[in-house]
Amino acid sequence: MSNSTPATIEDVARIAEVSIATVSRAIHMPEKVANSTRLKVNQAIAITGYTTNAMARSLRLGRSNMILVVAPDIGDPNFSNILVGLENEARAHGYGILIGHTQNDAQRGLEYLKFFNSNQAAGLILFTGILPFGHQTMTARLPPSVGVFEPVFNGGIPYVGVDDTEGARKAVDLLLAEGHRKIAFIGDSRTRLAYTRRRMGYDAGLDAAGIPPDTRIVLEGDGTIESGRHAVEQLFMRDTLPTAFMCVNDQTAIGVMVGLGARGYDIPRDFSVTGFDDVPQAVFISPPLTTIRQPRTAIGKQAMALLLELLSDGRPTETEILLRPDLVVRNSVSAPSRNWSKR
Amino acid sequence: MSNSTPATIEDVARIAEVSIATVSRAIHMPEKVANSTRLKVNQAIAITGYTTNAMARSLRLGRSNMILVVAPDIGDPNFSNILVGLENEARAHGYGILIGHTQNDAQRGLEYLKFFNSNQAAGLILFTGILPFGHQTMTARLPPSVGVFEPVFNGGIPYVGVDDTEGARKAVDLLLAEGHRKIAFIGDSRTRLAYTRRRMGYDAGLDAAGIPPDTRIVLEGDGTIESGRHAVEQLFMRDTLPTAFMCVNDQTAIGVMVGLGARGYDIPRDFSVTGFDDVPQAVFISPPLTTIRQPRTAIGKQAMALLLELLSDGRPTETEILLRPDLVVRNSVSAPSRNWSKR
DNA sequence: ACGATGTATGTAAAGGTTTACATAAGGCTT
DNA sequence: AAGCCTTATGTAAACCTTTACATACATCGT
Repeated sequence: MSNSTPATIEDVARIAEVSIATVSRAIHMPEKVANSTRLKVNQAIAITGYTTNAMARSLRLGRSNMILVVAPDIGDPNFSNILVGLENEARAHGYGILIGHTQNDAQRGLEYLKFFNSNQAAGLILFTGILPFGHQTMTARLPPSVGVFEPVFNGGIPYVGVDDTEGARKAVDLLLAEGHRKIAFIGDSRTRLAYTRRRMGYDAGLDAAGIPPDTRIVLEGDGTIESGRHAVEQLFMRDTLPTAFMCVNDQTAIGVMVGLGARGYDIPRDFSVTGFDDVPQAVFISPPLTTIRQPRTAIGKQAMALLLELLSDGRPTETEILLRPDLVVRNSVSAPSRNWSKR
Repeated sequence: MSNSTPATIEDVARIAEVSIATVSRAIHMPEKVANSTRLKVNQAIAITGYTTNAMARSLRLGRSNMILVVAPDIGDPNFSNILVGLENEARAHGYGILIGHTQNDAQRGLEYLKFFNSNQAAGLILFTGILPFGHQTMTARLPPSVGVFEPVFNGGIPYVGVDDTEGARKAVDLLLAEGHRKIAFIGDSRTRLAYTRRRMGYDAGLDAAGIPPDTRIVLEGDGTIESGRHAVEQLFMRDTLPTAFMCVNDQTAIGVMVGLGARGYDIPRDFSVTGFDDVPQAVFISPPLTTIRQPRTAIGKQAMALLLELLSDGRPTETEILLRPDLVVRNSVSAPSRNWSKR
């Protein structure tokens, strides 16, 4: 039963009194084998506890059953929930998942290429908006890949995410509905497509409400807590103050709230704030943050499903799968206060 | 350079004008090969862009360069930071990491065993206090394994974590120093060794302060937010109320704070609360939670280092590596209020 | 100068699969 | 009943390494 060395296909063949080819076929192309023999083989498998050696199989097939997942930072709160979606879907199809993180270091990204050269991984899930490999290799034969959250620059790589423009639009529409007219946009960036799109949603919302754009209250930022805090400082040094802060993501929103809090303001009484992502912390900070939810587990599942499809079909069916972002209303938004709206 | 099919050891051998055996030796046992030939081989490798096929290598060697990391829940906030420690250390030694999550489902844990049968993984990092495999297989030859956070039941498996008893002691000592005498312990459990040890620290602290144990304010719990909230409800139905809640982990503490908040109490004015773990949320909830920090990245690094050692030496050098838990003081603890200390 | 020792390389087997091709047997058509 | 097609199985090569063993040559001690 549980011998010292794992059973091989030959052990199964001997017990089932067939050839190893038949065993292989009974496992992977059951319809090609007679019922009676299939039965014998299955029994022999049960007796020996045989599992096919994935190494030998991958070697022979020239492809493995592993998917590499590369993120800039595994510690990112957005990461883990995606992972469960990815893992569930992968395992359901007999795939395992391998993880790597680049820390935005191109050299480091390059190291992960070896997983493909050596057939250790069959496909790639990318969390970053850029290819983590150097430029020369970029032109080389890339593994089947799918992006998550953001389209991948220079792509040709399909991606699964949320409709960023629509999500941003929901946030700005909420603020408008509350009566805000001076709405800052914090975290503008042309280097991240997702952020660019959120900005587009913001612009569109303002436009639809007939509010002329005011670039004085549109501030750049890289999506960190610090960038949010910094933006608040900058804004207070200018002549125009908004009544609401629409932030490109939750981290930025947290930074804004910290900055505002440090100046003694109350949210949402004095200022309204919205985020984007719905990170796990969003519900715990005070006040709880009104934000746009990324359906993370679903995104992970879809991304993996798309990749697996790519692996079997070769051609991607879709180049972009956009899930619907939901507005989650908590407590960081209210109508503009009289005082501040006067400014 | 970047041909359609990746270079094999034979390509390298042909170009370097040596045999494939020499190429293999030049790579893996450089000292066994003459300087001149080593040079030729290295050049040939550079020309072809050869990387050794990990599948073939693993097949031949009977072991892979992958480490399987199994956690009950990948979404767990404690998980991700550990992962970066694990991954960094693994990659530095040429290992990759594979992840799986069991969702506390034994059947599911069992599925991961196949990674070892088929030599897809060389070692195992376990996040759960129990072996995720069924009992019969438990006796079977297990892969080299290391536990994280908690000792593994029925183990013989070394583990890396924090000194739970000492950490708990620090928490209870802080509460005692603030003047608390009626300190509840929330989340007692005999099924999780880490929790049992935290309880021991609590007992020891009380004992050292000359306070007789009061089991009426020691409540069971499974470490979830809900269990914390539930404990509060139970406590209010009894005749004895504590002035402080020492919780077995941060989730429980959050639950307690929610429960107390729902009843209109203010923390830390009316009650003090401590947690354990220092999850990412702990700093964002209000009031920010005083808790015991797990040095997660360091734990991950150590655990992987220990496992790799195990893989090469065969024998574990240590059966238990305990890192020092630090008290991180935030804002959920103060002296007991006059009102409540009277009770 | 000869055998012994050591060093550098090559030859070939083994690791466990999958699958193209060959073979055998049974059923069908005429 | 002969030939043909289909279905079920077997044989053997290939995937790419690593390494035990064999070989060739140089060096050393006597």
